[in-house]
Amino acid sequence: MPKDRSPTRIQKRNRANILEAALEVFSQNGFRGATVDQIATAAGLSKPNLLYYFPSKDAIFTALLSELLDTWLDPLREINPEGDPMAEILAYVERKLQMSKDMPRESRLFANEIVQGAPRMIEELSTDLRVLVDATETIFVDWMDAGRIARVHPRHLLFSIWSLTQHYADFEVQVRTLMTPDDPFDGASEFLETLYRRMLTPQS
Amino acid sequence: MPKDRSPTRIQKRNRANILEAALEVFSQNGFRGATVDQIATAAGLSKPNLLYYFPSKDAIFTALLSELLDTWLDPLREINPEGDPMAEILAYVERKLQMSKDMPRESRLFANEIVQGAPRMIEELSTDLRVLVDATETIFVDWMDAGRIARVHPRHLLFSIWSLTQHYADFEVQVRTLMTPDDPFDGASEFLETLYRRMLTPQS
DNA sequence: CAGACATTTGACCAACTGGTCAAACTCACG
DNA sequence: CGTGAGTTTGACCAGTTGGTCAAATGTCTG
Repeated sequence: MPKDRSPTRIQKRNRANILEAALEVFSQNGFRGATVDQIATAAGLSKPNLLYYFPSKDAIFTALLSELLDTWLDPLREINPEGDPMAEILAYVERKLQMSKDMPRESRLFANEIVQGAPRMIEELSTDLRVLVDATETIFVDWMDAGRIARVHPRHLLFSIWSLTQHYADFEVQVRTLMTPDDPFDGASEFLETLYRRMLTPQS
Repeated sequence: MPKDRSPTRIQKRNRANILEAALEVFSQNGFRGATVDQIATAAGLSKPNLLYYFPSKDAIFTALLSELLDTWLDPLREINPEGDPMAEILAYVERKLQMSKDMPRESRLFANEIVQGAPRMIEELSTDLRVLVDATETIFVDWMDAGRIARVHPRHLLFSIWSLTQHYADFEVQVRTLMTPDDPFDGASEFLETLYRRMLTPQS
């Protein structure tokens, strides 16, 4: 393992290559389905060489997860409590949907992990994510109290956005197989906008 | 492997035990994460004994999938084109939600498989399921043409129901972690009813 | 209860996998 | 250009895993 001084040029390049390769391999095969050799080959390294940069398969996976989690949750942090409620929510939905389109591997990586009980993520889920979700729920409730969006269960509202947007990345094979033409995202944006507009428009 | 005459009492019992054990193990660890030994132990058999009933790990998995797929799609077949549109759709949503609650292992089994590209299911997806989905879409479109529910993209409507209901089973760990109290299904039924009622009530 | 057939098992194997290690090689820098 | 640190590699190892096989045991039927 490299010393923990400032990383050399080679260290930076290889570390980046490894994480990129790991994302590709882990997201396609899950943790147990992925082999260190696969990742090494995908990163253009030999197995022992890879293990010179990360002490174990587990360490690669953990590093990858924690590196991605922040990015993954960014759209949630961008919700502005001062903005127009409907616009803010629709923009959040759009950001999440775009993320599914642009980063399907990241989405599937998390999906894989969570479906199997998230043994390596429970920690973050119940701390970092928890705080973010609580804050978002407060924002939603304030908007509902002010009568600016219709009243629904705020936490299920958030779950529904995650569910509906990530579905297009996580279950892409299924969606694509059943869509004609087979673009999974064709019409998704309009559909979701309609859905949330109708659900959340305050009743007169 | 047993001869293919009419199965004996022991064959019936063991085959059932194996499939039950396989559901438990595969849904928790995915195909590659599950070992034949785990399944055998969970079924109360030795490994060679298990392999006397199924020729390979792959065969167990395939048998399990095809046995479950029919059950899994039953709720879809129960949609009645002659019934009241809103009631039919809400009832379908309720059935699917109940299924997530009662059969989370089955849900996760399929989720696992599809997230990883459904290498062992593409066949069924693009034939059996395809037909069912096309038929359902026709029903939805007829209802929309008759002005009995609001117009939305019918296929995305169906995807949304799958996504929202199965989310509670597939991502149970996440949902549970973020719910207080930690019953993932608490309030889900009411939320989904509200959602689909508001989205699909015809606009005056 | 004898024989035929069904079921179960222990021992075994080859392939794979995560990980180690000492030796060899490469690079940056004085 | 030499030297020490950083990097890479082939050989290797122990544990796991899917699967085989012949022999032993159990079960059913005439």
